Amino acid sequence: MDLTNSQEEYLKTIYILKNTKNEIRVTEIANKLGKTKASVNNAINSLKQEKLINYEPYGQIELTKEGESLARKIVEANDIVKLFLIEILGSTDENAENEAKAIKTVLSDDTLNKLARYTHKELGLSSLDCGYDINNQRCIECARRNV
Amino acid sequence: MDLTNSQEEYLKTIYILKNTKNEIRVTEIANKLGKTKASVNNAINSLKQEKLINYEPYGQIELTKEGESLARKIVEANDIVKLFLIEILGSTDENAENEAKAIKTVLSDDTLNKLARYTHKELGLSSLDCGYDINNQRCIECARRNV
DNA sequence: TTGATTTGTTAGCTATATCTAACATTATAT
DNA sequence: ATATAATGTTAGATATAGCTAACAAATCAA
Repeated sequence: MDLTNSQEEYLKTIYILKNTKNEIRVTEIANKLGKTKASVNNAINSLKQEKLINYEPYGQIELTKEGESLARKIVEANDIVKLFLIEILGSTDENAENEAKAIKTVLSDDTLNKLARYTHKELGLSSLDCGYDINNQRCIECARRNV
Repeated sequence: MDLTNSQEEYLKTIYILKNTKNEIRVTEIANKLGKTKASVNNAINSLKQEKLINYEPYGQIELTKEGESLARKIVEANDIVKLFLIEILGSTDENAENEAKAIKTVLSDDTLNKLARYTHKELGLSSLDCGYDINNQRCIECARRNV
């Protein structure tokens, strides 16, 4: 049961907002993604059906354990691609942000790991391999640089 | 009037088949893409509406000038990404083929050019810049390597 | 040359993902 | 405490992209 790009986008946004605010609103998600509240409502109901979030009408949006771990993975995939686009190719932040979002959804775990390790190596963040693994934990260096 | 991913995929396939066979059949496209003939029929009608191909029921599929140039651009974008995945990241051919297809549709021209130049430089195909431009012509080195 | 096979088309269905408009609920301010 | 504003939901529409099943046209073989 793979998520659609759209579902990934919503899940990622929920995860990111959760890390800044204690309360997430449908309207906020809608504004952030440039969608209508109705669309967000559809989306969160589909995520609920996948058991990635808990939600009752007019209630709080909460990530389930599974939802949280999947969201983190999505965010990190995003970060890997962004790191490459900015630091290796020299893209602008804004451009990288937009493209990373789209790119990361189509990459396999294997390619993401390869890309992470390549980028880290090129940037001298480790001699050969930073040990990054998309299914495991975020690389310390990436976290420090916040990319 | 940007093409959808689906339309790009069909256009690319038509372009590639055109370069191997003189006659393209709906069934052939369907087999190649793993879609039904009905779906292909829909798709070619939408490409016709965009004036990217000429087609009359039961007739020959022909790329228009615009369709041909757009298709070439799509194929080349594919090649750039594939070159990077195979030669820089060390992906397998099969994996690269699948991922490149998906990735290239989401990259901007600017990023594609940056990626092409970076990859070429890394591979020593030119000292700094091979002059590749997605809107212009295929790089000679890429053509030679057939990637 | 006509019957069978292949190829192509059409109609109608499904699912996703969006929207608008109308309505319902909750929160806020006075 | 209640009117207003903000927020959330629902219903119904649209568009894309796929499917199956039935049909039509073209090709091929005997």
